Amino acid sequence: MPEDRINKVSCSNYRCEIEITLEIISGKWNALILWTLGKEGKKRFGELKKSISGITQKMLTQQLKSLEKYDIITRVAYDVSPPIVEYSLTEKGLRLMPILEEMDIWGKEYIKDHK
Amino acid sequence: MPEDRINKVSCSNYRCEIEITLEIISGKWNALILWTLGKEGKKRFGELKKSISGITQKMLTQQLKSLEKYDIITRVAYDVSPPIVEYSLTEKGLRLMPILEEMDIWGKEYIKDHK
DNA sequence: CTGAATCCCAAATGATACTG
DNA sequence: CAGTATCATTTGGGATTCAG
Repeated sequence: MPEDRINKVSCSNYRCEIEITLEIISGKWNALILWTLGKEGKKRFGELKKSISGITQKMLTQQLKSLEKYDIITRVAYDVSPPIVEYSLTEKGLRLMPILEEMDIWGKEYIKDHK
Repeated sequence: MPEDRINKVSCSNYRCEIEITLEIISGKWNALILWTLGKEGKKRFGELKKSISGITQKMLTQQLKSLEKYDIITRVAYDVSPPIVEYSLTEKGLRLMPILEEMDIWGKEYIKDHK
């Protein structure tokens, strides 16, 4: 375990701040979840699951939890039966959107050039 | 296809173009490699290895290859002994820099808010 | 409806030794 | 110097089942 090799935000020991951002939005579904919440606004768990084709319940739960920990999304649970849980972007999450927009644009151009 | 990944962009269907961009710049060292090349310009293999603390030869080779396949960096090898190999950003790679800049800014703010 | 708990496999990364 | 090759380990993610 040679030296400075800790990626965790909580440890503040990283090689550059890009990695923090990357750590938060990478993962197979995170960007898509953020993109969906950013474009369509507040959504319930089941709605998200329907919007994001192919995702399993486990992965959705897992990545939502991760995003919530990072304070990128907010989870609001209404104590009713059957339960209602709504997710939305936080202030930090909203400030992530311009980056996703640019990544979207870059990706579109990249595809265009490769045809 | 472990390790030496094929260029999936040409054959995969994506759910959104953000994922293409993410596929290219994620991976444990890719962003750092791009950032270094973007900030410091053309670099030799060994210089990169020294600049990026903690990376192994294998990972550097591997991710450089991946980035080259994606046409994000250019590899120029001079046939001398001992060999000289220089890496630099392509046009596409350069157009990735603004995104990395924004991720850097976002990350710095994120850290600041979490202290 | 939302989500926790397991089990399992594939993929990513790391350690180390070797080479033209 | 700039890589390969091989093996070991860690991590990420999918399928399935259970639960409040």
